[in-house]
Amino acid sequence: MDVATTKIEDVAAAAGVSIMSVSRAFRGVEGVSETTRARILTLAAEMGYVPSRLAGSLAQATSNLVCISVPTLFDAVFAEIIDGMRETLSHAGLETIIETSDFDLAREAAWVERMVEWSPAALVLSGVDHAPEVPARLGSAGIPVMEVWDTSSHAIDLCVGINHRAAGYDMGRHLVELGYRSPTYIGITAGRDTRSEKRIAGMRAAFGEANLALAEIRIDARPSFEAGHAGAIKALARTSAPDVMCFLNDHLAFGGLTACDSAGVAVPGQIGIVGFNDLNINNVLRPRLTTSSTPRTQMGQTAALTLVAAIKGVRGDTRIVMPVDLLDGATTRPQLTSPEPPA
Amino acid sequence: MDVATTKIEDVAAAAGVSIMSVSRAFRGVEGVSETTRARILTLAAEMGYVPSRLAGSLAQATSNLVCISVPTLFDAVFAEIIDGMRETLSHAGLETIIETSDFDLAREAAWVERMVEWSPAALVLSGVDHAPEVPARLGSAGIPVMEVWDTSSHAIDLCVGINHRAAGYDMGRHLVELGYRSPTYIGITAGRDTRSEKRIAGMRAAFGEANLALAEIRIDARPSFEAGHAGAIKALARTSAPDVMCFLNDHLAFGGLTACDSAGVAVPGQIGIVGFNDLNINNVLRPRLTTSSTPRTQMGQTAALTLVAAIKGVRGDTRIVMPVDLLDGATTRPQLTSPEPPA
DNA sequence: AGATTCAACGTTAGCGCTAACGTACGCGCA
DNA sequence: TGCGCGTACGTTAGCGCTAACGTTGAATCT
Repeated sequence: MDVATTKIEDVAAAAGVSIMSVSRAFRGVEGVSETTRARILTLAAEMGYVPSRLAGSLAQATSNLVCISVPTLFDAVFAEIIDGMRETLSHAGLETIIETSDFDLAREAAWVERMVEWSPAALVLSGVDHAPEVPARLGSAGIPVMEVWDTSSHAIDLCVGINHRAAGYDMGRHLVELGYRSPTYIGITAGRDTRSEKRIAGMRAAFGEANLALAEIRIDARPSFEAGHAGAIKALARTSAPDVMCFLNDHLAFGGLTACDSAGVAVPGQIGIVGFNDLNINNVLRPRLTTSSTPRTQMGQTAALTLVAAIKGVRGDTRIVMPVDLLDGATTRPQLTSPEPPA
Repeated sequence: MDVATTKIEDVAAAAGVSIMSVSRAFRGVEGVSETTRARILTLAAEMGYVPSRLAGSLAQATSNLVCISVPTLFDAVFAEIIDGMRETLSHAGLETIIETSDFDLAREAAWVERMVEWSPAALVLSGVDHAPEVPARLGSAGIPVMEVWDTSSHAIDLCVGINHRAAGYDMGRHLVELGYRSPTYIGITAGRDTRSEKRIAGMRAAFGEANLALAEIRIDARPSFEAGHAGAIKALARTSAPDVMCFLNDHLAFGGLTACDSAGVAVPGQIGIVGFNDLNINNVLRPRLTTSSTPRTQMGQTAALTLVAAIKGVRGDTRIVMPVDLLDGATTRPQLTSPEPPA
């Protein structure tokens, strides 16, 4: 048992140098010759010396911790964003503390409050909508803050995301053009996922321009296959069934697809199905879902790159908006060669 | 801008008490009257005082950090295990550092090396197979270590998981009893996911007892829908096509299901399909997959509970094995009422 | 030869907090 | 009255490291 842990002083004594030389050797900074550095490192390894990040960070008044808050790990979107950030952050020698807020802004705010106690190198938040105390606390803290997955002109600091409202609007327009006239949105209880609400608002605007109303079905659950399945069953049971169902994302859409299968409702013959994100499952689905492709991994990479630069004091674009591609799959009716004449 | 951060000393001066009283007030320990505590806390909030975890942890020689390593966040299993741990850990005032090793033991080992520099409250590793330096380093470190998702009698310290070999064996027996005679396993490149290799070993043993061989198809990719799809296409193309395909998990199995659909191969009429884990997608699939249900969330909860107890110095069972339930779905042929006579 | 420079170190004074121990004071009790 | 005891504090000495500055000696310049 390594009961008494070796400290920098012990290594210094053993190597016959000062503790500063050991410190410099370990941090890879200038001020030690390559030969002494090598000797120190070898000796330290033999002695089982483990430098204390706690002491080091305290002395430097900053840590190499990057604190990331996402609503959930179950949504592949956030797993992919985190994965996209991973390599860049790790290359920069940063460690990641991850929190899942379960779409609860109060929980996120409390977490932010706890995280600043760690003097983190940076904070990453999902989306741009937060409890009011969050921007207040972070605006004055002097640590870089990155908001991912959504965009806003009022971002706290840095921001890399997509325009959810525009994505919703574009899909709405597309569906109108395809001739759909009674759309239903199927998602989770309103107010939880603010990004999906923005997409709905965009869709509603697009349908509104064609004098069409967007019905809604909300399931009180986390975004999941099951929620989509349950929502679709409800939608199909309505007296005036929709001609197209727009789901919160591809997983809910797939749940809807299986519900239609079971109910014997043909897709896209009798009803259209639309997802969001172009998640991996869409690569094996036949028919492929009509959906919107979002660059999650790239978003993570860009966010990490921007953040690492900011940590080093280099500040470029503070707000990056990434493109969303509409994917016209086979779960909506085919485009007419000549557009349908307006009613 | 809060340029000069307020420190404990400033709060003490403002409240007219010693810094120890402020320290005690913040940590909720004995030694301050309720009235002074309240006064200190109010004052500190007004002054925007943020205690430094770095200094606190250094002084206490231990932090409230729990470091968790999982292979990937894309596999719902690990997201669920982490989620299962979350509440208990957070209740105990612990923060979680999360690493994804991408099934790379060297990467895991390097991460462990970095984590011990933080004097963490505990470490959580996935599985029981690690690079040799990991148990060496951790065995002498005196910090609780929890291994989840697999079990072993040689666990480093604490361990909560399932018996993968037994799960594979049971499924193999079941398939033999169902009358399958030419099984093929479809997974990712060998040596990456050691748990799935154990399940294969179990299956092979079961088939071996019936003098049957288990063919294998490995896809060089992460576990995914696509990998299962690609694997199934390969399997169906073989001159002697299998009568049952056993997939690494339900997601690969679903990819296989869609491949069969596209190829016009009836499931379970012409071929059987078997998954693992009983993931959420199985709740919306018709037919439901034949699979093995594993208690991921419960595993996470139990692991967290055991770990928190260990951090507090309370040590009970150090090795907990959880049950796996075989779910006979509709992607394998129905059980004969009277068992088939042996060939 | 003497001044200058620079790489390669060493010394000092904290970083902001807490463990351990000390002090003061009020209260009950014989 | 004096002793013991418990509560509510305060003082001191670090925790293990690094920033900032100081020192040394050899190489370079004039």
